[in-house]
Amino acid sequence: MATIKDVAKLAGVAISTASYALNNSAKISAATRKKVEEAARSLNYQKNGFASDLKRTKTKTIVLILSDLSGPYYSELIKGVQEVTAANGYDLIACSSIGGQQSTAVKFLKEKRADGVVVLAHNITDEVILDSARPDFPIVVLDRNLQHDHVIQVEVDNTEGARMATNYLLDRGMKEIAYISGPNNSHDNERRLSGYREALEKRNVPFSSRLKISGDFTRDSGYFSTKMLIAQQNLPDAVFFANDEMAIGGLQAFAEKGISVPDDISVIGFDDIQLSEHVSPPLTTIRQPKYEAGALAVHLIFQVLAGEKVEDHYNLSTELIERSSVKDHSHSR
Amino acid sequence: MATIKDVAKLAGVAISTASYALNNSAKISAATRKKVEEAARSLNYQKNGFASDLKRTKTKTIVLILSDLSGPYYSELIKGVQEVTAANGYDLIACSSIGGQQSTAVKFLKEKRADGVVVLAHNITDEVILDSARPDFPIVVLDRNLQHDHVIQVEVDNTEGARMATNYLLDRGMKEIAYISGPNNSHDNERRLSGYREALEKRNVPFSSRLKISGDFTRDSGYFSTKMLIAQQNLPDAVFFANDEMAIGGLQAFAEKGISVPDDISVIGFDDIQLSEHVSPPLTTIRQPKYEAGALAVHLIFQVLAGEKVEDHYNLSTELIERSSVKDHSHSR
DNA sequence: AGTTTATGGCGACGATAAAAGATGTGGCAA
DNA sequence: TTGCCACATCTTTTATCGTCGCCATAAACT
Repeated sequence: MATIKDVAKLAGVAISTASYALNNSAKISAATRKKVEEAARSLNYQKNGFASDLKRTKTKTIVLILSDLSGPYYSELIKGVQEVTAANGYDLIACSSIGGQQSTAVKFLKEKRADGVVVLAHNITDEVILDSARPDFPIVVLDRNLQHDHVIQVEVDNTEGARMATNYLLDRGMKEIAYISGPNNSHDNERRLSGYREALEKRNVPFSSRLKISGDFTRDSGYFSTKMLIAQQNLPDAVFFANDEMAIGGLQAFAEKGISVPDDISVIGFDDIQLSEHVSPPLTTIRQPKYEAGALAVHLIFQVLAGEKVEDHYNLSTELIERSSVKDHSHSR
Repeated sequence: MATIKDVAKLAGVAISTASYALNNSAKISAATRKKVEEAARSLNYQKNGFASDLKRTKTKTIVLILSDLSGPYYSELIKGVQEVTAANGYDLIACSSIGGQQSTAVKFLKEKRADGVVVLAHNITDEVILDSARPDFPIVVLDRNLQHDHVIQVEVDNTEGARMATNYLLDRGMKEIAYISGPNNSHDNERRLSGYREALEKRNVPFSSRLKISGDFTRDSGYFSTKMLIAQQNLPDAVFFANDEMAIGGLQAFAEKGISVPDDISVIGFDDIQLSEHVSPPLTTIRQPKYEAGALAVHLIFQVLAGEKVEDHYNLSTELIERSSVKDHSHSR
């Protein structure tokens, strides 16, 4: 592979001149620049990015850490991250945190292989993040609660959303509301569950662990959890699925058993993914401002990189999207 | 940020000693190693990955180029890529090709910021790939036809799969078979379309452009294309959707209009995504060996990196998965 | 002669690794 | 027992990796 040295030699100039020419410095004459560019072209020269990064100490890259590259995730959120990153002329790369301490994600974090990081991966430990956080290395976490000088938290108000969903069902006369949860180690799930429980408590509806079934945020798990719920007999009045994917799986399980939603049972989801409005019946759900969360995360990174002060915690609020998967059983109207 | 120099100074040893100690070289005494490790810990030392990569000239990283990080893609395929990469102790990062020549993907390719690349991004031009290919830099393309000494092609036999699907419908007595296509610039789509046309031609069934509707591989586009098809009246006997996502959107559109699949119309998809067997009715489709394709791609990269010779073209075959979305109208049984 | 404009020299950046240097140990002959 | 060398073990010296950018310098203009 040709290096800048070869280019300089072929062009008959000093290395520094070649470097300037190739980096479009103003102080190189047009003639020299052309000579250098031609030499570069004829040698098929490509700069060594690592050498350049090393020298410049900047990478112009933001890393997005996901728990699993192949997994489903919030595409809206990623879009937010992607667009703001691109708008600032930075590169975005994604890496996975599969593999624990040996994962690519941990390496990127610890070795500071980017100028900023957005974390959306519950399987990255808090410790790794705290270890990596430094004044000049902004890290935004979207999936956890973490206090640290150089870690910024952007969070959707899951508790409030879950409370809203539960109250909505309660308001419509539901007595028994099941909760199909996400994975136990998920911070989002934990917050949603507590919103659900708080809402029940406030209305003096007892929480029954029979009505809490563990899923893992996948459609399949929603499907199977719902089958389990059906198998238990005594269907509740409504089911609050910790996310839409699971709710859609649940809808299918109900359909297969000939249980009508919302006539026989009401269903509410969480997230408002694209599909939710197309599903049958259209799913009532809690919308999360996912695009905004992603965009804000990166926006904050650039603020920090520009030396501006930012808050260390942002809370984005949710919104209830009323569609047709919940029936009103209340007598109040 | 502390460098290895600081660590060496604090530990009272030479820089190289510190380097050896931190890299677990056998020639460092236990006592010295401990001293160095302690110094490193107390300084919160993290090595500079770029410097290290520069010196080693290896990155132990494979890059996966996707057309859009936020877009839907073959998660099975990515799983294959991911697992084989990890099994070889390499890192995997994903980047997007949004942004054309300025995209992160192009930068990774041209600057050789990884040891190998897997391309699954129709919006990367052939030219960029050809430009970047070098003997020591294996590039595997999964989404195009490209002849070059250092580019390896792994392809699923789309034409054969589409032919199989079409024949399957023809064999069951279908006379009119609509084709809902993927985007025009997609190589996969193009191959599938030609398989469909070849099969029709062989049986002397005329191809009618009325029966070809353009989608873009998304569920929504399947949904809307199907609505268009329904609006045209004169429903065909069957619809061949260029992928399952669209077929699922189509199923929904049919369901909403009270058109029964497969009684009123038969549906066949392509891909065999996870959801396909859970949908109602379970979708008959062409299974693509996606996991295998991804795994093979990376496997080949490692073969090349190990200096072994590999073919420059691999063709993986498809399989028809018979479920319940196609009815048999043939009188032959 | 003093300023502008182009270009070259050279030392970083941070880490690695080959090769050379510094210890210390044991073996063996006198 | 002593002395000396050979050799193993550990550590330091030194040279890179490829690029960038400060500073110096020389030529060309005012």
